Amino acid sequence: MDKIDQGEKVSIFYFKLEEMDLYILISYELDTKKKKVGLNRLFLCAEKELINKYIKRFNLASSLLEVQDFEEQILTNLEQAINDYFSGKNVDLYEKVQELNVEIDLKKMFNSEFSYNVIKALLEIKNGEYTTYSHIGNKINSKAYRAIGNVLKNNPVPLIIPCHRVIRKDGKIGGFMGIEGNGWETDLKKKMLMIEGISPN
DNA sequence: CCCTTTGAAACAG
DNA sequence: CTGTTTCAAAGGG
Repeated sequence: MDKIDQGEKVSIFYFKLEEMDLYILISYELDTKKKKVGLNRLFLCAEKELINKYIKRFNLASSLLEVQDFEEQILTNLEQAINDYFSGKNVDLYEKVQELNVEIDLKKMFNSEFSYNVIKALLEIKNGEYTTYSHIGNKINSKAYRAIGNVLKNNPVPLIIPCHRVIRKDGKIGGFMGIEGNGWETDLKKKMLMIEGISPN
C-alpha cells in the first residue's frame, strides 16, 4: 500500500487486485477526530501506467507520507474487503465499508435531488439482486431512463455503490464506468454480477 | 436566465 | 435492426 499526498486534505492510495490485472486508486479524506476515512472516489484501470498518468495529471506529489495507525488499518481492511469480494466471498462492499469506518457522503456526491433519489433506489438492491434502468425509474417516478444512466455513469465510487447491478431491460449488460460495448469495463461488470450469483447474457 | 445538446435507455415498428 | 420518445443535466449564448 502506497499513500501519496494530494495536497492539504485529500490523500490517495492504490493497489493491484489479487485476482486479476486491475488497479484500484482511491482518494479519501481523513477525519482524525472520529478516526474515520471519508471516501471521495474510486478509480479503476487495467494498466499501472494509467495510474501514474492519473497521478501526474492531477499534479500529485509522489513522495510517500506518514500514515496514521487508524488510517493504515482502515485502508488495509478496505483493500482486503475488495480482494475478498473478487475472490468470491459473499461481501456486500457498501455494507462492509460502513463497518470499516469508511464514510460515504451521499448527499455531497449526489447533490441534485434527482441523482440522490437514483442512488437511494439503487442502494435498496442488495447483493445477489439486480435491477434495470427502467425499474429504478419506476421507483423514483421518472421516465428519464437515460438521465438515470448518466447518474450511474458519474458514480464516483463504482464497486462500492453498486451501479453494476443495473442492467438493461432487454437483458443486455449495459455500460459500466462510462463505457458501452466491449471492453474490460463491461467484462468487469459481468464478472461482478456472476460473483454475486447473476448470469447476464 | 433560456435555448440547445447529450446521453451505461426504452419502446414501437 | 432502425427511428422516435424521454427528461435531467451540462454547456453556450
